[in-house]
Formats: sequence, structure tokens, C-alpha cells
Amino acid sequence: MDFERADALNQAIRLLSLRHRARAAALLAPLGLHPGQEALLLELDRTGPMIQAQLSEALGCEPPSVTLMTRKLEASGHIRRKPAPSDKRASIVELTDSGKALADQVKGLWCALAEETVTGLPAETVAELPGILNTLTGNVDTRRPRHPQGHRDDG
Amino acid sequence: MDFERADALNQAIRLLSLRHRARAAALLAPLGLHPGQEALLLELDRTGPMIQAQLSEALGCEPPSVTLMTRKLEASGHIRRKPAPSDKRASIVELTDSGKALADQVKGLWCALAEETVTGLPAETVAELPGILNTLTGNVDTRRPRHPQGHRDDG
DNA sequence: ACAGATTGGTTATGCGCATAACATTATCCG
DNA sequence: CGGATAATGTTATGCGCATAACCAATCTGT
Repeated sequence: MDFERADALNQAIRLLSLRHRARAAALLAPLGLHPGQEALLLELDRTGPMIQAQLSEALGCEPPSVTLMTRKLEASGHIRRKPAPSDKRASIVELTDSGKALADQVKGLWCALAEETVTGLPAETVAELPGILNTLTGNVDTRRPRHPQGHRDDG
Repeated sequence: MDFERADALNQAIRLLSLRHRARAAALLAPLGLHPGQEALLLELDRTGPMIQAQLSEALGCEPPSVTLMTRKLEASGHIRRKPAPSDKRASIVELTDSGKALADQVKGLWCALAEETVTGLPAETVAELPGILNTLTGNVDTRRPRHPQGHRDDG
């Protein structure tokens, strides 16, 4: 691929990251949340109590990041940690009542953000978008075992 | 939009950001660069010497971020700052020879990253991708003047 | 010409994310 | 059983990014 096209793509991804995150930050600020924290709340709301290692996997970020994020959300009273009964190393993380209420508010913002994000795109493109983005993500994901699809011989 | 679809989209954008950045970090590390710095080098390579305010605009990040990034790239010898002749406040930033050499190396990596990223997508989707992503970015961009399509009361 | 607003840049601080080094507990296996 | 290995989590540190507060220089209007 020539550099111009490559740069257009990489730059577009970088800018989308920055702007989408900034917009999320603006929406979440009134709730006292920073971008990234909402993902943790939504994951707990969706899946229920879980240990940090599972959170790390679900959120796609490293254990030390989870340690710090959970610490801050615990300090602000939205989540709670308790020792896992069958594993003295692990901490089970769960939403508090305030955390559940907050997650519900986040859901509303999330819908608004998604609608705002895809404004002006044809419906069929919108329908395909998550799949396309997930393909891109899978292609550069070094955490997950890359599924061996016919393609091979990658340096 | 229902929450599931909204979450799928927002989550997909978040994950793409994380993984694409992580992959970029892995590719740039051998050059001694951190993700984000390559954008600054490429912009200087493309446009030539410019002041920090222009860099801030081009990179889509805030002036304090530019201050810190330029300071580090200057410390590592890849860029140089000199006072602007006609404005005693401004600093003109330009690539050093080592910075130019580095930018060329980054171009190669950038092509490889873009190809890797779009692996498995049909060519026509790849062709549309930058446009689609830029539309998404524009939709959530609070920095740029939002083009006035219809009037509505923003609370 | 001068006061006020605007622009360019920096410092201080905080968050999300990363890696490296480490302690603790679980598990695997000879 | 016991020692090696793996898994869970934390601390330390560093970068990119943000906002808030601030200084210095430029521009504007009267």
C-alpha cells in the first residue's frame, strides 16, 4: 500500500480515537466519570460480579490498569471489592447500588453518543460498522490468539 | 438506537483505539518512539517547519500536549525549535536530519500497519474506510466548527 | 497611544494506558 | 509431598492526552 493511503487510514483511526474519547469525556464528566471507567461499569452491569483478571480480559487493558481504575471507582463508591472465597489471590469486583444507577445513566449517554457518531451515514453502512471495526481490531490484536484464517506467512 | 447496538459500536471504537495504538507502539518501539510522536514527525515531514499552534491543530491535540511531545522529541534530537522571527511568542518546530531519517522509517512501518489492519476486508470497503472514519470523527468533533445542518436546541 | 481581548506557549496536575519488577497464592508434576 | 511453574494482583514509573491557571506578546478598538 502506498504511504498516502496508509497514512490516511492510520491517521483516521488515531483521530477517531481522540475525538470519540473526547466526546465521551464531555458526556461522562457530569456523572463524575472519566472515559474508560464507563466500560468497566458497563461490563460489570452486563456480566455481573467478576475478578479483576476477567475485567482485564473483557476491557482489553492490562492488570495494572484495572488495579488503578477499580481503586478509583471504589473510592468514589461505585464498585466494591471482596475477597474471592476459593482463591486468596483474587478480588471479586461488583457494582454498588450507586454504581448500578450510574451504569443506567451511562447507557443513555452511550446510545446518544452512538447515534451522534453515525449521523449522516447510510443505514447499511451503520449496520456493517461494528463488524468492520472488529475485523480491524482483530487484525492488530496482539493479545488474543490470532485465529488462523487461510492467510499465512506474516513476518 | 437500542443500547446493544450503541454499545457494540462504542465498544468497537474503544477497542480499535486500544489495539491499534498498542500495535503501533510495538512497531515504533524499536525506533525509540512512543505512539503519538510518529504523528508529529510525519506532520513536520509532510508540511515542513511550523509553529506549535499549527501542530496542535494538525495533530488534533491540545497545546500543552504539544509542549510536552516536542520537548521529548527535541531531547532525543529528532526535532529542533527556533524562535519565530515575526512573533516573539511562537516557536518554529522543524525536523533535524535524524528526525527526517526517522520519519522515513516510520513511513515504512505505517504502510505495513495499514495493510495489516485491513487484512481480510474487501477492497471496496478498504477504499471507503478513511472516508467513513472521517465522517465518524467529524460527527463527534467538538474542536472544529460543526457544520450547520438544520438547527436544533442543544441543551 | 493605551486598555482589553486574543493568541502562543508553559507549568501543574490528573487520568487511562503501558511495561517491568515483585509478592502471594494455585496448580502441576515428578 | 515438594519444588517448579503459572496465575492474580500490586507498586513504580513513564508516556499521551486533557483541563486549569498563568505569563508574554500581539492585535483591536476607541
